[in-house]
Amino acid sequence: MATIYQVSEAAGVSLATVSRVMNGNAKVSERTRKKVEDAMASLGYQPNAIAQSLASNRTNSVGLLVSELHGSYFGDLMSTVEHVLKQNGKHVIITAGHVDEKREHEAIEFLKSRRCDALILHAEAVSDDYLKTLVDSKIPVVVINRKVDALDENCFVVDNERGGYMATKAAIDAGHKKIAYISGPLFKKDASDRLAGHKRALQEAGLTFDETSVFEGDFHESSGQEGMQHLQKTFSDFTALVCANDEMASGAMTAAREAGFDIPSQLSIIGFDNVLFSRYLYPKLTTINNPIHAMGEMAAYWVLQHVYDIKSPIPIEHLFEPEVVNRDTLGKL
Amino acid sequence: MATIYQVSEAAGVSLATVSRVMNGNAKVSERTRKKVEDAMASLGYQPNAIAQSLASNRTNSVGLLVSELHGSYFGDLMSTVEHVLKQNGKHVIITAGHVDEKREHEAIEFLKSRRCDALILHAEAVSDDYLKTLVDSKIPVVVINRKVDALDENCFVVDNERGGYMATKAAIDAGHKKIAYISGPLFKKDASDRLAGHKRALQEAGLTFDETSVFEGDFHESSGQEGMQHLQKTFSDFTALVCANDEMASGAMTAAREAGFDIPSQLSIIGFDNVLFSRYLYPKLTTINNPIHAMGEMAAYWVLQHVYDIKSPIPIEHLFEPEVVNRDTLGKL
DNA sequence: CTCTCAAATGTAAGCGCTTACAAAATTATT
DNA sequence: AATAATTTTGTAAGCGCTTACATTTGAGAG
Repeated sequence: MATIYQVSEAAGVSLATVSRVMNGNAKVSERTRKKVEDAMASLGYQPNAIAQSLASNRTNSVGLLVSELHGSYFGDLMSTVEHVLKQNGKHVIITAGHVDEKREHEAIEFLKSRRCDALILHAEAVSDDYLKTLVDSKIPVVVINRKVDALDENCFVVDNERGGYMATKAAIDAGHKKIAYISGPLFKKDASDRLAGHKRALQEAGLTFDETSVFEGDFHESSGQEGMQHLQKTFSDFTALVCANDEMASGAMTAAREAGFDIPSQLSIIGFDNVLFSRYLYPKLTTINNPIHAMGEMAAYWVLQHVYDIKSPIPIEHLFEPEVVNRDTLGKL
Repeated sequence: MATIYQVSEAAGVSLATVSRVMNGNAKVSERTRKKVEDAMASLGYQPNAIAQSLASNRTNSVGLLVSELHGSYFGDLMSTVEHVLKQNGKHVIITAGHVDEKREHEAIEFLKSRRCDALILHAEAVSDDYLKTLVDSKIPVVVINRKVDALDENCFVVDNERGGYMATKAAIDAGHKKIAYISGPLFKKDASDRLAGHKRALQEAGLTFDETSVFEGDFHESSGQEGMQHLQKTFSDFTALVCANDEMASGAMTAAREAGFDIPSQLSIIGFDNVLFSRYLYPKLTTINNPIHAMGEMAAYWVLQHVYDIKSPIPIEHLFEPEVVNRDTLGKL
């Protein structure tokens, strides 16, 4: 593999000059630029990004931490972030934290050790304090889908409370009075916020909240099934079921069907997130759009602007609004 | 950020010694190891991976090229590869090629410029010749889901022809005689192989193949819908529909339902790939398992063995068998 | 107590690049 | 034509690490 030295020799110029034409920042005369470019082409020269990074203290790469490498939600996030950054000549290094404190921590340390210019984190398990330390250290950090006190400038979040409210409100507006709820793990902020929204909607409509109407799942499909089965026993006769995410809604739909309910005529179901497969479901799932795409985009723009001095084409905002996506699983009563 | 130099000073030893304890290969006395480790801990030292790579000519990272960062299929592949490699202390750098020759090429060059120790490629658009050149160059390369002549040792593929055969055979065994087919883009080897298998199954059963029974889609959901609509006109009255992937099968199901067909009593549908969401569909999709998980795992083990001298726990194989996954969309006639 | 020899540690030369600074070449000014 | 101002190019010192080789240390043998 050719090095810059060989190029400089072939072109009859110094190392510095070759470096200059590569980076295009300093001025080089047309004639020498041509010589150098020819030499590069004939040698098939490819700069060593590692050496560049070491010398320039700039890697042109942004670290992205997601919880999993699979799943619609993260697929969307990864795609979006990569798209925006790549358009601007930056690269993304992706790692997975698997919602485990130790592994998230390791993943972040890995990204730091690779000297990423910035970090975009969908960190769920790591502590607020750790994130604060991170932000206080040199490296620019952005947090997605998690609000950390005193880090508002670095967080991009959807209004989960509002989303939960909207989901339940939609059911109420459709005439439902007895509404069950399958929640995510309540130690997670987004899960508890969504539930809070649900309660607010009930209260506002003068409906009393019943503890037995809630099942705490784990955001996975199977806990949606479980939840549905459990709620039938403890809460029974509800006509609508709000789920804190689409996976659990899908599980609940399966369980409901097995229990003989027609959806939506006998049971309405509302999901949350609007992941890709929610419209593959039958009936197509009515859900709350979680603007993960917009958040990922915004996070990427933030990084471009703050780290690379590339002006964001849209104003940077930190709070995103959820939205009801009306499809076929919410029926009027 | 502390450097090795500061550690060596704090510990009162030379750079080389610090490096030795970091890498653990050369012998260091217990006493000095302790001193160095203490110094590292108190400084919060974190080795600079970039500098290590430059000096050692080893990055401990493997490049992974996928077509997209979203979607079940690639999610599965990324997760698997990362899992195996991370267990062995190696890291994965993921890029997307978007099934576009130029972008795939750029993505691969990026991985090379980052000096990955090896490349795992799900390359669809780039030419065979380019892949051969790549393999002939220094960098170890493995290709997933694509068979390149003379590169058998580097390819990990599923027997697509056989899979196509199995799908159609399953329909035939269930009594179907008039079978439609929605294909992927035929310039893609996997798509044409699957179609070839379909034809073989028909022939073997003494069924004649009719050109109008095939619709060439693009592997996306919408072309499944289109295909279904198109085939109703050109081929009509078929009782089974084989689709070259699950996305198109899902689209076809939607279109079929809109056209008033009950699945599977009036129309049987078979997919291909067995992606995660295929079991969320209603009815749950009968499909052909594409062992992407196994292939990704194998590719990762190949790299571990050939590049890092870590013995693979399972024998390296290159050809993977598809398998029928019986669920609810194939009905007996 | 000296001598060997192996084990532990140190020295210094890179890895391939960037970049401040110096030097040379070119252009403008008088 | 001589000098100044400006542009272009070269020189060399790092960036933070690894590693071949040289040196020191210490233990066991005589």
